[in-house]
Amino acid sequence: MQSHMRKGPKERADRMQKKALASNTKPSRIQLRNRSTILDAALDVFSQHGYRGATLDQIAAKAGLSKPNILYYFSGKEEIHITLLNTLMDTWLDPLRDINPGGDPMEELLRYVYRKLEMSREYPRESRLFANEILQGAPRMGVHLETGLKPLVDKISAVIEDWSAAGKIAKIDPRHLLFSIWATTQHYADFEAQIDTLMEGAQPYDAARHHLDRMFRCMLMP
Amino acid sequence: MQSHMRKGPKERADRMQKKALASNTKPSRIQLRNRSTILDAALDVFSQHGYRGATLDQIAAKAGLSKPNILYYFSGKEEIHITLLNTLMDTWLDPLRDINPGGDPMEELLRYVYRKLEMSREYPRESRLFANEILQGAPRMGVHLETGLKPLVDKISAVIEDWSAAGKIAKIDPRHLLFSIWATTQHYADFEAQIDTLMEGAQPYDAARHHLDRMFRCMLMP
DNA sequence: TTGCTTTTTTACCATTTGGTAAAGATACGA
DNA sequence: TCGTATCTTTACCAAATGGTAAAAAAGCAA
Repeated sequence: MQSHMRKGPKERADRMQKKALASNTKPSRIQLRNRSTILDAALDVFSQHGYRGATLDQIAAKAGLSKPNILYYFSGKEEIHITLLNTLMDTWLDPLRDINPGGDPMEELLRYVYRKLEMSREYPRESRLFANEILQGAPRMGVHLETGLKPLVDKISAVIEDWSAAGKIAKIDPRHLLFSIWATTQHYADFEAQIDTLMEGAQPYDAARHHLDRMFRCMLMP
Repeated sequence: MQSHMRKGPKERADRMQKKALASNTKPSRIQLRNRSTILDAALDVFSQHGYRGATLDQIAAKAGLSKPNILYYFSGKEEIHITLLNTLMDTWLDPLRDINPGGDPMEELLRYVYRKLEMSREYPRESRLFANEILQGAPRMGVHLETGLKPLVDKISAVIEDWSAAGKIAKIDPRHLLFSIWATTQHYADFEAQIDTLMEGAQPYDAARHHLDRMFRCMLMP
């Protein structure tokens, strides 16, 4: 065995050193365009097959680029996946961040439900990407859960607890409330195949919005 | 190319004809034991990595058998997966089947919620197996959804609608109610990695049961 | 146009993976 | 205990997969 070394801390430095990709210069228009093309194709493939089920060939085909060309822009399959998670995590958590502790509790929480449902409709691929990753034990997302999601959830949980204690909404476990909101809204993206079958193709989102509004309004009523 | 034929309707007949495996004789004790060992190992692997991410080597290792030995009992990776789905689907739908149209509506539905939650705790692998499969578009489950799940859901939906119309529970879209029950209960199995992080390892099921009871009881109250 | 850098392609490679052939080992009824 | 049928192992294969080297092509500033 010499010079191959598939395992181990694949030396990213030497790969990039002669190319301008990782340097401090501004990325060219071509770089910007191709990187985003690749990420979009990768989102398609990863969200459908999960990390291990996705292949670089599929991503390359969907992006309309050759596989080595993909690897010119990203150091490997894993870097593409991690870049996706990093890029999308912020957007994904925006609705949670936007809950206003000073606003009307019922309004804030129902608005959160709406926005989460809307994101399932608008960004089903993102929803499935995260669902796949968490289903499989979140092996490449530990950091995001620990340092991204958890502090935010702790903060919002405290806010909800205060609302609850002040009698502005019903007494409720804030974390399980969040779990229920996530589960019910993301279900429409993650389990779309099942819903399509059971609803015979009828659009579920209008009825879903009505249903979830009733459900959470009812359970939050003080 | 001769005699290999990886694609195409892999002639199962000639593979099995000289072996007693597919015949009408009763399976031996060894067969019974090994098939079930393999299926259990496969459930582990498929539920964690999804169909494409799972490998026969992983399954073989977990089962403590050699790969060719696995292929002595099953004609291929796909047959293992399909056998799993077939075997588990019935158990999975039992709670839904057991809803009694003649029983007390609130009691029947809350009991259904409990049982689904209990199944998430007792059979998280099964939950994740189905979640993986549906997430990826249910490519090997079309039959189950169309001919197994859908008729049952149609039937129970009619029952719930009757209850609703008779004023015994609140007016509600029965299908979206089912979606919410599935989503919230299975969430505790499918997103366990996330829940573990957010709850710092505390057992979520007792609080979950209380939470879901409140939530569905409230929304079903006429 | 020239010369340099960035981008893309062609031709590969090693490993992994699903699967097979056939010999060897084991169980089990007569 | 013997012989047959069942079960398991060893030794492979072809395709797929992640990834690389290096030459060719395309951009682009001067």
